[in-house]
Amino acid sequence: MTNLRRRAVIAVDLDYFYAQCEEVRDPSIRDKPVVICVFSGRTEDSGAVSTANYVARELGVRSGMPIAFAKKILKSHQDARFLPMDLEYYQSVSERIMEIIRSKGEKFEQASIDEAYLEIGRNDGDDFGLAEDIGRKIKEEILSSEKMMSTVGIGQNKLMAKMAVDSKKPNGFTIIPAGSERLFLNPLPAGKLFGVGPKTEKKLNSIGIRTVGDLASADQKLLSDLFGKKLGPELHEMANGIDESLVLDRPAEQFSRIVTLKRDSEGFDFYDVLKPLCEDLSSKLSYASIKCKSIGIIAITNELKVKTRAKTISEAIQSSDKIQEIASELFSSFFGKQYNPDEGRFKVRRIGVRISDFVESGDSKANTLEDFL
DNA sequence: AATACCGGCGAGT
DNA sequence: TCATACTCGCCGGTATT
Repeated sequence: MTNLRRRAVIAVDLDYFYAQCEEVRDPSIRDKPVVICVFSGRTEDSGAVSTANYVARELGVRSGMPIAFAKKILKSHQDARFLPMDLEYYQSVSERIMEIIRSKGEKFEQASIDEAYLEIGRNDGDDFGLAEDIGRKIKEEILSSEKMMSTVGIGQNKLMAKMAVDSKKPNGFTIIPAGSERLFLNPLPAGKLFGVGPKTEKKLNSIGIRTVGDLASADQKLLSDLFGKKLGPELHEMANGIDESLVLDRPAEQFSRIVTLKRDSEGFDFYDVLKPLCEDLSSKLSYASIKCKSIGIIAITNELKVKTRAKTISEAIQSSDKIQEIASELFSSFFGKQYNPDEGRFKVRRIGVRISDFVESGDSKANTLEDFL
């Protein structure tokens, strides 16, 4: 019954990643406001801000903000740069940096394009000494080989490592010593706890919980009643710095592609719009040597409500044409039914395709045999 | 009764 | 202000076995 796992977890976060990639590519923009934009193509400036460097953030630019608003804020800054998101480039930078991190330990997990965890074994009494050395090495190597600033956080689990990262960025290096979790967490507003977003925070506030400390000592039955049998207990554990989740690098379980339409539509010829989305998804499948058994569509209405429909098939597929055929069917019945009294009538602003339920495919002998039988 | 699937929602980058 | 493009996880409801 040695349930006491002594571990040190290092979290690495690449600072303002997309914008920093652009700074590395063109160092002359380093001290200018840099805003990474996803242009939707509806009008000149329609779309949203993906991320921005700290020069722009200090002037008030935030991710998720409409591009037009960011431009208004930076009106008096003629040197500001509004650059279109170049995900392929960021992806290639990310892959090289992830290799640096992965090579420094045995248990590695990539959490997003710019975040990763590394687990380091720890002896009793050893206060993250080894983890600290490795964390510093990672930071140095990312800086020397990619000229990129990063933030490192260390704690006894993924949650605490993440909270350490969030406590000081950019260019941070924070350790939360084992045993001092509550001290660190208690004074924070509940919404700062990883996983507690605006909705959950509002609900917590409504029952008098404002800080993580309040949450840590809240009535557990009340939490379960309000948040369910999973999130309720989990909130209480997290507030106490407890997180047993493993550092584990798993393959993706779904892919999706989505675009904004030129104008809101009630029904349209979706063939042309769907085609490139399905082609992208198909090539991702092919690259990973997998097929999918579930195909879904996503529609975002003019009121920004998300609607989804999905279909599971018995025969796994990979080709763009087959994905597109099923997605088209789903859209047809979706538009066919959108006038029923339940749903009401709405227009669609963005549409997308999603695939999941992956199975191995391709060159294994087992597959050849299965095909034969 | 257990499991699978579906669609909505919340959170994060 | 006028609101992107992803990924993951949970919830409750319903269908399947």
